[in-house]
Amino acid sequence: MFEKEQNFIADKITQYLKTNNLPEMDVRWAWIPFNGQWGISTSFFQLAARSFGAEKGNVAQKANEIAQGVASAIEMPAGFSKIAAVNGYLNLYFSPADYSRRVVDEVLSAGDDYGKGQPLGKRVMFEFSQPNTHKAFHVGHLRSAFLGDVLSRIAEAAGYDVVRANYPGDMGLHVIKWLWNYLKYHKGEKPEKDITRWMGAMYAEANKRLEENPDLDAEVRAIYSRWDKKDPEIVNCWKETREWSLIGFKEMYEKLDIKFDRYYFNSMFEEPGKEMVAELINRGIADDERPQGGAVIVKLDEKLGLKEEKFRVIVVQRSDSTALYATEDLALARQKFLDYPDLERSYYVVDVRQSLHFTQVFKTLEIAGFDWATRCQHVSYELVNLPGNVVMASREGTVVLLEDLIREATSRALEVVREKNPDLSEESKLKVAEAVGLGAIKYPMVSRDSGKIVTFDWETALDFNGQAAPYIQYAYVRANSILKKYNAPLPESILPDDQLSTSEIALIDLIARMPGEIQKAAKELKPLTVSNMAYELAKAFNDFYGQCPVLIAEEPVRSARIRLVAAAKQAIANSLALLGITAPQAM
RNA sequence: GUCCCCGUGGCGCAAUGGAUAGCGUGCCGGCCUCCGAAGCCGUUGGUGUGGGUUCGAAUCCCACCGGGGACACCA
Repeated sequence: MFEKEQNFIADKITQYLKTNNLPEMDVRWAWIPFNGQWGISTSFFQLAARSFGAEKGNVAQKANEIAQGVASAIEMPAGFSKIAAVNGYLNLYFSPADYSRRVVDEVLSAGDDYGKGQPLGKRVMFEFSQPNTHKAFHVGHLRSAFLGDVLSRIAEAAGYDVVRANYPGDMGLHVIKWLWNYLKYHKGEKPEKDITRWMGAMYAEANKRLEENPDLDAEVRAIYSRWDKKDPEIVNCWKETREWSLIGFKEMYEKLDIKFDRYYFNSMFEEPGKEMVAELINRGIADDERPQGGAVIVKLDEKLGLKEEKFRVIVVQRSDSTALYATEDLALARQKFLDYPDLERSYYVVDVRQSLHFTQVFKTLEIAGFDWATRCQHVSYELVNLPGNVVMASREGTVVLLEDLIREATSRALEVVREKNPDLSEESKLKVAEAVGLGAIKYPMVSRDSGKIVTFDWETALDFNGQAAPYIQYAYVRANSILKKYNAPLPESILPDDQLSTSEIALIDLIARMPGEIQKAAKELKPLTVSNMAYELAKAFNDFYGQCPVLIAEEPVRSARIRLVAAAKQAIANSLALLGITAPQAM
């Protein structure tokens, strides 16, 4: 917001350094990190250290000398109130009235677009969610879904063209097992409602039967080879039952407000994958050990001439010639770039256990000479576990089903709404409960560093207080409530009193940082940056709310504060939108 | 055995290599005759260990300790 002034001062600094025979420096601005101090700063430590060359010297003292020299040598640009040298830093303090007006005006004129960056003309793809058909959808699957969704929203806001891709696992051993169980024991049955739960239960049943009687494995293998020969009964049954899962998934995505531009199916890549493997064999990249009873493999370390093991060996096709995940991933990666040749980055939002798998796949593609191979990137995240570090596994039955969590969270939220706001219509109460319940589920998944395991427990998941989505939603509702009472068009832009309170300053400061935080989140692929920002905004607003009366304030303070409330409301709404969390008008 | 990730108050988490390490929760105490108490204020308490790099380290490097994960036909 002060680019011109920043560059102006940077030029002045460069000039000063030149006339004083000091080394050049790259002026980088940062926010002054203290509460109640408002402005930007740059430090001179690096410069001071370099100015000594090989000699020793007191860097801190020198840095401060330079800062002081600069501070006294440059004149203050408009919009600032003070320039000072502090402990080796040059601090430029904003003129509060000017600055706050600038920020508030900008937010109000940009509206829903506030915080977004200019279009970059660059396209990226996020592949995420990858649910397995014929299986349950549980809380462990939520992290990829939410992470991918929020990363997509952030990248879009930062100015990228984003392709959201889903890659359902619609074929594999799990599906074959399911089909076996269905054809043998449930032929002709159809799910009435709660489709995903029914599909998951059937899968668990299949596993139980196979565990109790391992002799049945032969029947499962028979189904697999019938599938491979495209036996019409198997193929048709697969098509029909797969559709049931997909219908269930679509319902869930709709509820979670997650959209996809493109569906790639696992099953689409069996044949193309095998063709690519055949080519790899022809070109001497893959070794075909099938004649000796082995599989088709790529000895990555050997091909790269590495002495120590790093990429190891990847199996790209089974010894019985069926496709496995790696086979399909080769073809999928290629397909993405055939569909979108200008893709700058192809992200795979998949859990951390598959890190090696993806480095192997991408390396294989690189060795094969695909120039886009280095544009593929695995975005890994840690698991969602149950207390005691128990992994959620549909086979073990240690899962919390998504539909159960949603039902529980919304009914719990409904209870609270009834208690807090009995005057709302029943319909509004239900809507609020859904917004609050879903927000509460989502927030913890995107407000934690991806590298950290999330432990799911009901108590925490259903706790709506503190650093959680409902807190942010509540701040939004309060802002909205003030504006509703005000009930008139916003006042004209106004230069507020210079005596802004610290809570007003803190709030405006956070709002002003929003565009930078969004860019940072997109660059670092860190949704947590945005969820933190949303929370900080809400906190700052709640603080302001407690300290600064709005409607009963004297003019012109009243008008300035009303505009600030509107700006804060907009900023909170925009940050919630980036998280895919609904901002209710009342709650 | 090799490789990857994590270690910050009792618990759960933040912190572009930068100035005074922030929050939530829990415990205790306070605040609704001013706009919504799903809120606010106050109190308590912390960077696993040992080296190194740097003007400056929770952050980078090395070793160790503790926890989790991946390592040829699962997805």
